Amino acid sequence: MKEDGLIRSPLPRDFYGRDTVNVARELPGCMLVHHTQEGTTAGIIVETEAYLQGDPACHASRGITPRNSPMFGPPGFTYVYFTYGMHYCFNVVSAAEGVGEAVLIRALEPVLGVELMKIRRKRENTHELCSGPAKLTQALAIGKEQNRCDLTGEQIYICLARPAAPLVTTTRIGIREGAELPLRFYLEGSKYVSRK
DNA sequence: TCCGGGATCCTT
DNA sequence: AGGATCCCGGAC
Repeated sequence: MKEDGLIRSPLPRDFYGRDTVNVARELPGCMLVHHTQEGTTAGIIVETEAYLQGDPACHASRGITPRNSPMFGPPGFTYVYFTYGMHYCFNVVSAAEGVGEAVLIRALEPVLGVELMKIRRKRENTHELCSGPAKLTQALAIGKEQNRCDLTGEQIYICLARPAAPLVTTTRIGIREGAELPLRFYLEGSKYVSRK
């Protein structure tokens, strides 16, 4: 099966241990996969945002704390945080160890386990399953247990899926300071982004 | 548009 | 110890 072949090879740690903007620009088109007891859910990443050291919107901008410490760890690990009292957001740690940077995954195009996503999201419309950072964590059942996970492992990982495609670059969503920086990227023409 | 919801972190 | 803030989503 074509899709089985695609979900077998996690991106190597070297992919993540590079310039964060490059990582954020190359993740769209890749597939995020999460295996759970309930089943496998996966989707093509269609939207990302880069969070950089020295960037006031970055959780790590004021130094290391218990919450943001995964961002300072080795690249290729997850950083999942809880916000607004009810939502989880999923980030991948990028750049060299000791550099507090990450890429927020903001939207996916559902590919595998779509029926399971519908149950978890309590929504039938495919476009409402993963079109936002907290929607996709709900659809893939990503929570605090998925914080600090190694993305080169077997449970949760990202793999190549589609060839590079045109990207649109915009400012990031929902932030105040650093709002003018062009650090949001999405696949041109995708119907699954959080907003245009 | 508006507000729930709770952890986090800075300020006192 | 208190309160402002938070990379949101869903119901209005």
